[in-house]
Amino acid sequence: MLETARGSKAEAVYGELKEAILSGAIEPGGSIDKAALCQRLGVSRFPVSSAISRLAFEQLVVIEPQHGSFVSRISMAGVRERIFIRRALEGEIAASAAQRMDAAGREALNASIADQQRAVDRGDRSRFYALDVGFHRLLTAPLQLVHSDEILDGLRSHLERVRRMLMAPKGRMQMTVREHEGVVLAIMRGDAPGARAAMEHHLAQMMETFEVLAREKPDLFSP
Amino acid sequence: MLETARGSKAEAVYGELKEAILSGAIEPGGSIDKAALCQRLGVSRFPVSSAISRLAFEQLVVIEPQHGSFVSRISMAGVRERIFIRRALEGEIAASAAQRMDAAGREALNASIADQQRAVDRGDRSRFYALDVGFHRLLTAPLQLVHSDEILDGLRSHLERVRRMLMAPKGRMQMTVREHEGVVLAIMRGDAPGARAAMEHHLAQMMETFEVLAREKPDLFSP
DNA sequence: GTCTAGCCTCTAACATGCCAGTTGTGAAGG
DNA sequence: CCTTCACAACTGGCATGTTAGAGGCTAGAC
Repeated sequence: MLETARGSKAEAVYGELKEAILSGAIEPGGSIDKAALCQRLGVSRFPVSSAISRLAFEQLVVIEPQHGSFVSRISMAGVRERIFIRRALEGEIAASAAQRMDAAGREALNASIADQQRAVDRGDRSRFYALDVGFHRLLTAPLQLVHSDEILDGLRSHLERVRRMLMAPKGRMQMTVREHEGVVLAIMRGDAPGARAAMEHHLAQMMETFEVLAREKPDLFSP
Repeated sequence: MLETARGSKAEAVYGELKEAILSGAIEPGGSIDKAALCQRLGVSRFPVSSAISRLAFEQLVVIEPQHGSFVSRISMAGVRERIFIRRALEGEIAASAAQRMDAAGREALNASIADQQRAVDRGDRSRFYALDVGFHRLLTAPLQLVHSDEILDGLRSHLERVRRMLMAPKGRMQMTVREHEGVVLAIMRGDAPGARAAMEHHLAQMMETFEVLAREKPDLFSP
């Protein structure tokens, strides 16, 4: 049971549930009604339990045996630590990229920045979010860092919840593009320490945004 | 189904299987006989499947649908990347520790170094391995970095397999203590860049050991 | 002798039924 | 009216039966 196989029912349920959690459709602390899910998706409890188990492993869900399964609450300490990890890891990645990025990779980075600017100009939030994730992935791809991507994706799952929930202010998008641009410029001139610093600055700014917004809506977090 | 609950059968099977994989009792590429496991542990297929699913999530196992479950092969590229990630993360942790480690933490670090030296003097390998992992954990604990520990544990799972399989040469233990000592000394004098450099040196040395040993036994790895 | 096609076996995926533990509720007693 | 205890309902953990698909083996044809 339990499978990572594409197309399996367990996989489908997993995707469905994860999106529901990340989008806030099920609020933190909310319980997950297995029976309802089974009926809605027309599957047995097996794939549902399997999916929930994986989400518990990712800590997006907390299972209380013989009681229930609940969407985990957001802890600001957890958010801070995940940003800390991202800063360490993506800082190193940016530095490596500055030393080893090839011509095709550099071109892709420039193209992404241009795309991001267009999305901001059009005010297309969802497009911008996709480009944002894609930008960070453009840094790891040419370096063949597959595991780093997996780890970063796991971290982003949790941060994404905060981002969507708090709905970052509009001006933040434009700032983000500038910060990304700073990283790219440093990579272009082969400036490894500069690229690291730019990436760390970017993530520090993101954390600052989270802190501000968390202060505005303190009730959404666990102590 | 599927649980992370302590004491559950699924958890027991998970631990059993993981140890078997890390110790090399089941060699990379070897198949996992579910039926035999069920019988040996006296449980049904459910907890076994659950455990295998989790191991597949950690990439210690590869599931081929409708065919079988196999222990994943070791890729040297994967090992290099995991060391890369550890270097980025543990370097940052060492630097933070140099700035924020309290008196109790410093004392524990010194005690650990002394213990490590004793283990080396006695030639007690398993004790030394335990202290090695414990040492790295001593750095994260006072900084309240729980998620970092989880990530690092996941990385170590894969590296551990290489380490045990290739059985690091004896002199390496003494070198490791010296490298750990270098990290501690930098932390003691509050030298963040020095602590980072010492940690990066430590992990670079570890990687070098792996590379040398991998050249001696190339057949254990996937391309 | 080799290549191919079809069957046979083995595996994971899934459905379902049962069990045990936790919780909330309501009745009984103070 | 408050406290306490027992019961009932609901949850996840587990066992087991069924299904569908992948692979290997064998037999037959060339």
